[in-house]
Amino acid sequence: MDAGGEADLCLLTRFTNRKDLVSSIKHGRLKLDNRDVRILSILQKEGRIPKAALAERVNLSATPCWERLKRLEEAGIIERYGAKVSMKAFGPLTQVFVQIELEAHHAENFARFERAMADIPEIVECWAVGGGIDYFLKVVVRDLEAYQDLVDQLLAAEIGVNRYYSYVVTMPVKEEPVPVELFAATD
Amino acid sequence: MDAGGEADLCLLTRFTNRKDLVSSIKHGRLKLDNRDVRILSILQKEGRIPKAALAERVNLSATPCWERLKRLEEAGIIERYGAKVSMKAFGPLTQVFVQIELEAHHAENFARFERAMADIPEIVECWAVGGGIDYFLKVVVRDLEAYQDLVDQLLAAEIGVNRYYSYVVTMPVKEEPVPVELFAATD
DNA sequence: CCTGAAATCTATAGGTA
DNA sequence: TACCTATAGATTTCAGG
Repeated sequence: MDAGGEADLCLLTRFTNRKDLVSSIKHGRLKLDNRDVRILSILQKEGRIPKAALAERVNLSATPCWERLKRLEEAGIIERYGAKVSMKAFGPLTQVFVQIELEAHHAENFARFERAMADIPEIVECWAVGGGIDYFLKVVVRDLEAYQDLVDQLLAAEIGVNRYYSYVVTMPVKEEPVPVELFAATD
Repeated sequence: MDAGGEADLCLLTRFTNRKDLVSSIKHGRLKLDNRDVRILSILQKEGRIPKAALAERVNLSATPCWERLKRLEEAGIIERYGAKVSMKAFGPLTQVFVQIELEAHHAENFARFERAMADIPEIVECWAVGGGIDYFLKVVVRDLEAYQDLVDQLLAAEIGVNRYYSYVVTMPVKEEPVPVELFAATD
């Protein structure tokens, strides 16, 4: 992909302060050009690349690239940087996807369940979903015995779980960042 | 957590070369002490923290911390660094979890399906699972119309999909890195 | 595991189109 | 507004103790 063109991507507009920027994003009004998208794409996979090298890759000198990066960070488009730690580092671990059905569907039921999720470190992801199921969880545990213990705890905790369905991960097939190029183009 | 103690965590042993390190991890023989775990934990959430600041946080001076970090990187315990890009950056996007059942369960069926997954950028995650379902997918699309198009494509592609179940994400509740402290302790 | 200094990287000032 | 070059200051890396 050519990093130079601005094509059918809208230009990033200037704002007087951070609050304007943030609210613009929330309302989907902030637009990124090709270079911004390429910067994001590179940083998704190489989060610690030196800024000079990043600039070179998008055909810019350090300063304008640095300014763009700063804007992306301050606008919250880059939420954070993080190291991806291999799960093999700690010996074999088990991942389980869990579907959860709640007993009742009042606001307080959802709130109670979601509060409980926050406190359990083994539950690394929790998503509210539609489609006959209330929540999807991703759980990381040492082994299936530990998983069963966790489930027992969940059921005993009286947080309104009616039914749960477990799907143990037998193999990771694919795990990629969101393809920013795909969603930035042609607004 | 105190970063100084070595408690019931095993010490990281020295290896003469990279291959030994890597194979040790694969066989789960490489052990990390409290400081290593703390380094990992910090970097998961602050991937671009200056190395001097990291050293200070684990009560070390720059050099030994830097050596540990290098070991962790070379051993593949830190797989990569990455920027987390906000999905709001591109206007509203839709996430969908998809369960897939294949038509047949021969090695070639799995291989064909998995090959197809690699080529579709909207499919950001794919996991083989047990529990009556063959695969879990996480899909990111512009909207539900785009999702339907993607599904139609998948079904038309003759990659052996027998049945699929869709669960549209209505709200992200929790999304955390794997809690390394939990799995490193007490071997 | 420490100190310290060379090499590299970052952030900013000042200037061009 | 968007970009450039140049540079002081910060950080990273590594030799030697």
